[in-house]
Amino acid sequence: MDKITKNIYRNHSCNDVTLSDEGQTVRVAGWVDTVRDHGGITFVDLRDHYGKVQLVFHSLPEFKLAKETVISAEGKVMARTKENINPNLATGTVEIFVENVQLLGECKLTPPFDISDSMNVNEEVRLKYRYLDLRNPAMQQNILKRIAVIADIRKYMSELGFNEITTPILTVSSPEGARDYLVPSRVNQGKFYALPQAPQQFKQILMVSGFDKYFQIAPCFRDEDARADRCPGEFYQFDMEMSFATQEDVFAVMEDVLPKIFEKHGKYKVDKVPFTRIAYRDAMDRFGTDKPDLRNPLEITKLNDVFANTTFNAFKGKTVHGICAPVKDLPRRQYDELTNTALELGAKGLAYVKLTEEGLTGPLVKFMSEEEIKNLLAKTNATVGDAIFIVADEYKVVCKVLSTIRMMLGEKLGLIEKNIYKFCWIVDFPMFEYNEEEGKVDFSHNPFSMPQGGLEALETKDPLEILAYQYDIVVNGVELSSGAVRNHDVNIMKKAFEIAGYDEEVLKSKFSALYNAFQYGAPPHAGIAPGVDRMVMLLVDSPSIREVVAFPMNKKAQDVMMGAPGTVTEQQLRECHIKLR
RNA sequence: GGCUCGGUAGUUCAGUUGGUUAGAACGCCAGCCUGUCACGCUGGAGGUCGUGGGUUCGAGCCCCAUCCGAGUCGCCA
Repeated sequence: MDKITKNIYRNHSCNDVTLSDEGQTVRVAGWVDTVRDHGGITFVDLRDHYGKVQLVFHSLPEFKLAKETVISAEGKVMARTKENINPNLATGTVEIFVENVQLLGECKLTPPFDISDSMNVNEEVRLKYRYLDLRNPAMQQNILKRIAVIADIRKYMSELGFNEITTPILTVSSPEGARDYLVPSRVNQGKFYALPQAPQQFKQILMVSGFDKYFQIAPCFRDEDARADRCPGEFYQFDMEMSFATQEDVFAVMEDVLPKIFEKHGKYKVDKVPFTRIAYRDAMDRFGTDKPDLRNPLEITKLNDVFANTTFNAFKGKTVHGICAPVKDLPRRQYDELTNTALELGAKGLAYVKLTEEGLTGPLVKFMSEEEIKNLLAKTNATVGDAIFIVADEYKVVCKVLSTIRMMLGEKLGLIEKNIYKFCWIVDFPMFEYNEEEGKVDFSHNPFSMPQGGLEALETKDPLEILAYQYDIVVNGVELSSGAVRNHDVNIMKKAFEIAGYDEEVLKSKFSALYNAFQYGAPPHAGIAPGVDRMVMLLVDSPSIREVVAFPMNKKAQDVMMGAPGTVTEQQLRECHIKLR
């Protein structure tokens, strides 16, 4: 029973007309979905948020029954004869013989596309007419899925004792991360608010205040370029933080809540709990990426040892990694496609050899000694029908290229396991990395993470060897979130900033709120913030994040329906002290 | 900003080696039809082939420039 208000417009939803209503007079309201005019009799499928029901008109109303017209219809519920039952309609056993019909909302213009076909239409048109696109029941299901997921996150987190606290939308620009969205201040001339990229500092300050367990379905704003799985402008995070907590405590919460959400709302099973853990460096070695899709069984093999004394110039002095895959009789053009991709991603080439009944074949073989061939086959466990794809370059390039080649091979060869969510934690991220451009050591992720080994590690170890309590959670190759045990100790912070070449003044000025707060007794705390939109995207198996967001912006961060961003009046500019050039 | 793909009717698309008046399906309009459910049948309207230039006797197709969209790299607590 759908919970609608019974009033002058309707007393039943379109989905809630059943055989038990037979003979009753009911009133329904909604959009004309389809019209089938047979002359003396006309059938109309009426659609509302809940479903569809067939109306039968023996005489047409005085207004035109055009598609997408909004009407209220009153009539007697009739059981359909056996041969007239529509098994494709939930209400297919009944129909309403219309006695009274009222025009509620004329559809004056012809919609630019069929509502039921909207998801196949050019996205530019869909976004401009988003109100029509969202009439599509499939789109409404996506949005409802999102609502249900968020409701359950709130439910499960509340059950675990987490409190949802909202944090400011107008805040201050932060030096780390993406570009900020800025909002000029009228009262404070020349000053700007920034929309938060994440409630990071606020949630940490809540821990300092003693709230112990915080979460929020938090809007985040970042002025960065879009991707299929990344909305430009704004998105939502399931943000959480907990005090007196270790990495293990955060993992335990996520391994409780996320499987429940994915099992209940997703299409597939969750692989296993606890989630697989992979150290960052291992992930890069084995998958070429820190967001590996574990549904793909292929792995990268390090081949430096094999080619240590190679005579092949392209391999000399380079990082050499390869992927062994059961290619069988993969067509030649597929190899070309892989090679082109490798070149596009910056590789000098994609070498490959194939193991046939006659032995190893391919252009590379003539550069290889008997021993190298033996070692290569042993290292990769190659069997007849396998090919080994090899990239030699700088480590970073090798990883980037082979991670893509790995996924392409997995898809081309049909190796990707279907119908499963494979989660993993990527752990032990390095605290620092060498910044080639600036020629110095810098933070590799963010300066808020606690270095493993604490102050002692910072004081005694090679900075590039220090790991952080920093982790990512990844599912099916999609990075849901980063998280960390935070650095709550000002002394360790100072040292970490010093190593990255910043003195205490930088720390004080850029992160003054945290810096000050931590002077007054801060608890150890840790957290994470999985992306809500990405989760829902995975749950409904959509290739685009825009299918699960009601009003997404386009690639250029424009809302073509509302016309945002738009111009403002001279007076508005004057009031916030802005002069346009 | 780079690279890749795309832009032809309201929508989704086809369009051969450059060659007569640019097609189809759906949608739309008009008419017919009392059991359809993607109703059916008959007829009709609808195009600056993204834009600008060039080559050519002739351009949707070839060349140059440019705009727009998507994907991706860069970017991305």
